[in-house]
Amino acid sequence: MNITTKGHYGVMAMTELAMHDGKGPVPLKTIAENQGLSEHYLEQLFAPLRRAGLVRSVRGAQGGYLLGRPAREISVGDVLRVLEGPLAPIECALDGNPEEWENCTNPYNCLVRDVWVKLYKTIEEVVNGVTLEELCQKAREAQARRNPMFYI
Amino acid sequence: MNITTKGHYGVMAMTELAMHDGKGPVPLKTIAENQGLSEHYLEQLFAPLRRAGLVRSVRGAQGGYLLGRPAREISVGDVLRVLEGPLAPIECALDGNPEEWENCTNPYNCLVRDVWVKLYKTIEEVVNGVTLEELCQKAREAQARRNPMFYI
DNA sequence: CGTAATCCCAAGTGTGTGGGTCGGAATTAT
DNA sequence: ATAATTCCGACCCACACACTTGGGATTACG
Repeated sequence: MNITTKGHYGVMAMTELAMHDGKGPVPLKTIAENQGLSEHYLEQLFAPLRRAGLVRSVRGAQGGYLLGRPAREISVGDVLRVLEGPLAPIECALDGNPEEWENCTNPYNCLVRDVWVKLYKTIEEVVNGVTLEELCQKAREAQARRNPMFYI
Repeated sequence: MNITTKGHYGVMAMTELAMHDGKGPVPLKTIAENQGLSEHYLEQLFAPLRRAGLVRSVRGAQGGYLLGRPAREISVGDVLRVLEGPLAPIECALDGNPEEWENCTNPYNCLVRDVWVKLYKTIEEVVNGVTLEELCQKAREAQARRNPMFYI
């Protein structure tokens, strides 16, 4: 049940973007330096994020990335689904095209499947329930407390 | 966020064991045939399950495996933790020894970590909340309904 | 207009894991 | 003695992860 660095870094980077919302584009170099990540690797993550409309890009010098829509309208789940794919524990727990699984001849499978479906729904609830705006809010609170961790 | 075939097959096999609870040991061959799985692969899964005390083995002819404790006291989470390892989405969301992560200098990481911790707890709640007994119960209901899927 | 900063794109790479297979040794009921 | 089992360790191959490398296209700024 793990998420990979793609989803992890993706959410972190998106949070930093959200922190700069309304202040012009943020280059990946800045994010990479601030968070100790590889700039080139971040590029790979931002390609699908852009295609999904979660970010907008501005090319050329002084360019960078902007949120594609308000921070309150982007959830952690949105980012994860783009970078990690569907969050179902196993494929046959997905909603769509269950035809593929209709000829499933293993009764135990279909019995246990209900557990995965329940798990899937719960995971979705959690990650859809946290927005970038909320993460920003917490970040600012930490800053306000002059938390030394926050050198942002 | 996927579980692998280990956890999946493991829970299915354990459910079949639970269905035969009190009726003597069930050989892996039977489970493998009933569910269309590889007997050798199942062996690999039952080694750790036995070490964890979730099953007991009876060697030799007419041998097989038995539940290590009552079906009501074995949850899906128990099986998953043995076969999949900890169910935390990322390592630093685990409970124990957070010292390793104390020198985490990335503020965004620690912010986002809260989401993973929440996710971790929710996942645990779901999988710990389903016991083999409940799965058996549902299996028997399906049988009672003469569900053709159930040739068990 | 040149240059530097940036995004964009396509490959390559090394390590690990997933999902098994294979062959055989030890144990035991019949 | 034989057959049915568990037990054990090795092997294997394809694919995913977590990047790196090398460049091309675009644009602000001097």
